[in-house]
Amino acid sequence: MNDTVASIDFSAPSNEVARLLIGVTLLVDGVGGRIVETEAYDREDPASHSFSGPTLRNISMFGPPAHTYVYRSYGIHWCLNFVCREDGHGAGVLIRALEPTTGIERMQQRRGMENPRLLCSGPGRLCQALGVTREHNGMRLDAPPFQLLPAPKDVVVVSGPRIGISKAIDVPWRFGLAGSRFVSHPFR
DNA sequence: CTTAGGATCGCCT
DNA sequence: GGCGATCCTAAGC
Repeated sequence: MNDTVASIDFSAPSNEVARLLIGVTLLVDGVGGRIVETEAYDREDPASHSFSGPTLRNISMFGPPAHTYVYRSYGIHWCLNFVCREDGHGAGVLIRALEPTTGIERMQQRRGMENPRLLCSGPGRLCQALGVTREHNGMRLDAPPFQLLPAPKDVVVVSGPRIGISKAIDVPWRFGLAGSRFVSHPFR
């Protein structure tokens, strides 16, 4: 398959892909919004699930780029990643927050709340809002139910340390849309 | 605004 | 048995 989806080359390093994904619109079965927050993870990265090699859980990270890696977090939530680099490398980008734009009623139903600011502001929240589960693991991003629409040209991206990890906490591989109020935590 | 605890499961030592 | 790439609620400042 082509590694380029929504004008993004997923064979690039994860920190580049993570930055380029800001502003891209992500839809799952026609429901979603603009990506406003991402985090990059790589094989040579103590904070990454791929750091210690392939397991049953992370095997999708070692598959082809421009596919998904979906994992269960804290036994409760689902989290969505986009695989990048070459097939077998073990790099990915965690999708951390969306600005809801499409199918807001559906997302409100799934989340059991109204406030648009809280629908997709966090990796677990956005998977619940978009209905992403284990069944979406390993799927390609250039075919249904996934849909990626290119970002506008004028996006301004900010970066900082990643959230909720205990290793490599000083690596600035969290990226956000400048000024967005839909990020999961403010950037300083 | 910040902090703390509980829910709950798969992988690790 | 321990510990997360989390979230929610409650309580304190």
